[in-house]
Amino acid sequence: MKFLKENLLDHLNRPEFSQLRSELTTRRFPKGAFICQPGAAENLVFIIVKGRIRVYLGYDDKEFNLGILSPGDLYSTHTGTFVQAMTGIELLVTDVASFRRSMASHPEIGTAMIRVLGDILKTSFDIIGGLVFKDTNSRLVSLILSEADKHGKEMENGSVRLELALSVEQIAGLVGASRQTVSTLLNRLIRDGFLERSDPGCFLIPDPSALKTLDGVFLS
Amino acid sequence: MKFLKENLLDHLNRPEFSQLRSELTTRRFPKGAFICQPGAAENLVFIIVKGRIRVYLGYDDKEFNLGILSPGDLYSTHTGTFVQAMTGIELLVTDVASFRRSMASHPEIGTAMIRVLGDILKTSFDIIGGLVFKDTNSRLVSLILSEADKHGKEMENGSVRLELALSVEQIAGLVGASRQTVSTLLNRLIRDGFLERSDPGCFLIPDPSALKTLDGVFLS
DNA sequence: AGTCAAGTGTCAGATATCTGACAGTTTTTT
DNA sequence: AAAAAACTGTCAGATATCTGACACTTGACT
Repeated sequence: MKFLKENLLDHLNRPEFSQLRSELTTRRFPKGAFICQPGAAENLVFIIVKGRIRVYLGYDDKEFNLGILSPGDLYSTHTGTFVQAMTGIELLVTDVASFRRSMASHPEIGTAMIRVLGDILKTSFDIIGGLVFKDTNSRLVSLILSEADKHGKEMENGSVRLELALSVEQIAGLVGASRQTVSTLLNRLIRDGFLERSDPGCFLIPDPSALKTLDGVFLS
Repeated sequence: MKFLKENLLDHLNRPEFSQLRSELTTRRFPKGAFICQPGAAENLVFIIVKGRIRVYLGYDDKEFNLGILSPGDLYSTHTGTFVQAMTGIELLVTDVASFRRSMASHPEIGTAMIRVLGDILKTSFDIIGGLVFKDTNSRLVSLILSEADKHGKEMENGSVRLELALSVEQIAGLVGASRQTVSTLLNRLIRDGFLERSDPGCFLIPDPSALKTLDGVFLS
């Protein structure tokens, strides 16, 4: 899931954020690198400029993905989560102290930050609701639908093409289930005609509204 | 779980918050009343002055409690959650617009709000971690330990007395399991000597450290 | 005293999901 | 081109938890 609805990078280019912009420094990480881990000493706020980042909880050797961050998303290092680069990435980074200073002179920054946190919070409530109320199949369908909504390309015949670029194992991490279960469910969806796999890592949804009927609706 | 570490009511009495204080109005609700529900029109921020409030997600006829708010806690109505008075309550209420106005003149308010949101977010990540990585028994033990930590009274012999004032059904709602399962697990804990039930709704933990060994540790 | 509602403990059967295993495929490395 | 690694599909057995049922206790109301 994407944590954020609006694109922060656009906002940053507005004149009122010039001071904050001057406090940001660019950092790059190679694929697989950890931007931060639980208990990290640094206390930073960052905005993704390029690449994709995975945010997840870890426990023993198990993992649960909270979401995938894309360019324009904002996040912070002291949330007790693992944050890992899925591709080579580029960030705009500032420490929390400077961030707070910018906030003092520009309250809009605080407002924006509150909105971002509120969004993330809502998303995490949705995740909790999904885990408690829905079974694995519904969660999987929900994930596919919400990703299709954001990154999917609609074809002329009404079907939607979705380049997830995630392995079955990563999808399993996102819905909180085992690789085997997700593999089985995914193939059942394909057998029943709700899904097609064009290239590996890329799905075709012939009829999104049909798929939607399989998804237990959560909170209205 | 309590959403907040520090007591906001104390902060409000400091002089720099006088303007915000003047914007707050007191509201009372009787036991069982809904302060808000998903999709509510009003967009309010409120601080609990008296009583206890339950925050939960609902789906069909199932419920999952996200937490119990106590005096000093802050919350907002547009989070997509049900917010219900568990006792007669008293709130300090303001609408989001005035709240934002106060923030413009007093950035500390924004900082406080961000801290609160961050706390709630961390809590909800903990909830997610618990749901994904732990079984019902560990979640139950976690709940008892964290409540004992906050509201428990330590006796002279080292045992801790905890007045939960929650029915088994409500506890089940907090850990995301059925009433029957929780009842069984609770009695197993009692049979094994980790817990005693003095009065109804009130537990005695003879040896908290022993109980702690049953709890899968999450994220350090 | 009697009825009622709410809370509780426990059982038995159904079920979703996990684990471990293994074979087949694709991709990457050497 | 060969070898290694990563990914995938599927099976079979184990297991945690849910659902529905029923009986028991307690306190409240009439």
